[in-house]
Amino acid sequence: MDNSEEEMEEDEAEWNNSFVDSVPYSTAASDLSLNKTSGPTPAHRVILHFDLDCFYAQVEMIRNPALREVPLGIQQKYIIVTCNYVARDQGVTKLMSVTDAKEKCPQLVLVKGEDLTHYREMSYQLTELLMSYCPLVERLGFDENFMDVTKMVERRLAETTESDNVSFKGHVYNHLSADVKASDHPRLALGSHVAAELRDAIHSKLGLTGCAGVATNKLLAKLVAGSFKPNQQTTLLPENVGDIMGRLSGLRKVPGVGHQTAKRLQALGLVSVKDLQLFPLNDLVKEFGGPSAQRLKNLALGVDDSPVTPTGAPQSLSDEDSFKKMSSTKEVLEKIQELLSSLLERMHKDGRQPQTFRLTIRRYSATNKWFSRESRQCPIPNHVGQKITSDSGDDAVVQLVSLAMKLFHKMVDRSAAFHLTLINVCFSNLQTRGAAVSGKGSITSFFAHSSSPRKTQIVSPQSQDASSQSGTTDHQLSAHSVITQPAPPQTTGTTESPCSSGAELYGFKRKQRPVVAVKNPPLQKESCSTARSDPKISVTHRLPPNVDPEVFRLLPEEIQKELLSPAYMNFLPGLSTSSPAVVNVPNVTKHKSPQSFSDSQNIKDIKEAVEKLDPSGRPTTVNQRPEGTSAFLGENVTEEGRPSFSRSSDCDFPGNVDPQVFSELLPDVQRELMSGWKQQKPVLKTPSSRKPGRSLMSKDRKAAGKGSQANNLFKYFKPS
DNA sequence: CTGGGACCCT
DNA sequence: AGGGTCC
Repeated sequence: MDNSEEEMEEDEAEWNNSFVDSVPYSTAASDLSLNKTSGPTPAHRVILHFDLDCFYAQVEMIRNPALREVPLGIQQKYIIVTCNYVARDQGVTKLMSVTDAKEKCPQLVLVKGEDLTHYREMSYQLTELLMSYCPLVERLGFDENFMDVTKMVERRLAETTESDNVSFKGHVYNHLSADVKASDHPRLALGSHVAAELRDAIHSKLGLTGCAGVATNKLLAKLVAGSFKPNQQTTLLPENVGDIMGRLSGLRKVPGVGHQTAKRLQALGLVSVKDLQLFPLNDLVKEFGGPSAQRLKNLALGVDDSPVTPTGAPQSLSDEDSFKKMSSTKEVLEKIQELLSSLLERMHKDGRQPQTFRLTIRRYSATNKWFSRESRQCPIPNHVGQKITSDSGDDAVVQLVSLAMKLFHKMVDRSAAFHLTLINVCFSNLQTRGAAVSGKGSITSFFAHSSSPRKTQIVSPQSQDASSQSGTTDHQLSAHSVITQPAPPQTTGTTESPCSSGAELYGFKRKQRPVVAVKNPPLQKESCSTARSDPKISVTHRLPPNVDPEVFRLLPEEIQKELLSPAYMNFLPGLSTSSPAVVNVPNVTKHKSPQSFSDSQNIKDIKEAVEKLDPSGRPTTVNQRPEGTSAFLGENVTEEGRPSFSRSSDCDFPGNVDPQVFSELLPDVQRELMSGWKQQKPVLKTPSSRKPGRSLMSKDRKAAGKGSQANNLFKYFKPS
């Protein structure tokens, strides 16, 4: 239905637009004429693509400089996902199996890379760094960034006098860069300067090396970036577009053409890029439909008018693990709990409140249907969502595990054998706090922590709080003024260094509070009583109302005990009274397993609380009366001497900004927030206002209200 | 013995 | 919900 060709009307502009870049290689002169009122996409853009060298390996080498000297492989499960150049010299390649790699290079040193925390943090630091020069930064994975520096270049161009002798920095594709006259391509030449400066900044501030590509669109910038591999940059001139596309060894090399698409093309007899270039569009349309056909053809031609869309904060957070075999419900439950625990921690730091939860599995199938994943998702009950966001998520994990198991059983028959090879948990539909109920959306996530977000920012006087998404910005960075900033905290890696894992600190900082502090008296009527068919756990009838008995039964015994500990039970109306000392778990033992995630945060908190019991088994006062208790009495004071939240105060502030918290902020921070609120358009997050017309890899991310997105982003930038 | 994420389109 | 793409 929506396929109906003619929707004409408003698409007109976009249609025309998509031709701007399509005019094969229009000369600069003719392009200028389009400038008049023309749309968002300048006739000729200057696009940069940054691609870090063996990213994970670099991060590990920064964390442990000794690794620089040895062949290093980053291992996830049985795969070397990437390796340093020492290892590459010895024949190790990306995505090589550990077995093969060890064979090629017996001395290969392996570092596990399944926990992405450090990579993620460094990745966002990089994006932040780039954004401080120009807000138009789009991430592609953890180690690549596109950047539209057109405005910046135009500005420089205006300042450049004819007599200035601009030359290209780095390589120029298919040329000896000394030979090419920069004056023939002044913008690209200046772009190469910007790229060089940014690579330099990346190196000096983050200690990372990488490649850059300079071209007129994303596709070409990305392709050309790889021309000279480690730590170099290359510019592509329009006259060489045909060359670079034509030289690609196969269609698969075209970004945007994946395995499946390549196969379908091959079925049409197309194997080389040129094949596709020459293939009649009409025939292509028959196979792929209009938009896709045009897109593919354009890609083959090196034409790509897709804008650099600022990425902003992620739209979902997920965590997953794969394994050879999982076939019991108990294992599944434990794995889900493990995944959820760490995911919740991340979600909590993010500050936004997820509205949707999704569970994904991959089943083993002999007929190696490769991997098809199946998933089920559901809305997250509001009270659960709030627990994630507001202080300790505590039993949020319990309820989410319960939710997850329900979803699980929608896919996997309770009474049938199964064989899973992967489980993934995902939070999506992330809403800024306060939006949940009011549907309005606000900035409150900014409160989660921080207060010194800007620290790692570089730059000139009036930095750049990304407040100008319009792309019209540029002001910062008069030429080189920028990089002079007295080098900041972080180590550049030549030292044995601290590896500045502000990250870990970051995570734990706020975790001090006793377990159930905020838990609001669960008033839910749910069937807490529902008959107990399983006598296995005698205490079942005393379970918290929000704990699914069936799930509970499957929990590891010590976790069960923990859940029944006084700290928890005290908050269960009508349940707590009886013998307090109950289960008391004297020696829950420190960690029985050397630190699986499985007992992460909340559970850990419980353990800590339990461990505070003195040997006699008698609860200490600390344990006995978690500060949260006072909330029930209306007291409201925490150990920090700071009033605790009392939701309901929506007065002068957007969403659920707590006036108390607000009042404690530094004055300038307050001012900043206030001004941000004032500017708050109704804009925000229309979950789906997709424009049909756009052709290529359109992302169309809403550049959400000014400060909002930027604020959210801060969390992903190194706490430093 | 093919990782862990995140995105988009249908 | 599933499939595809990128890294």
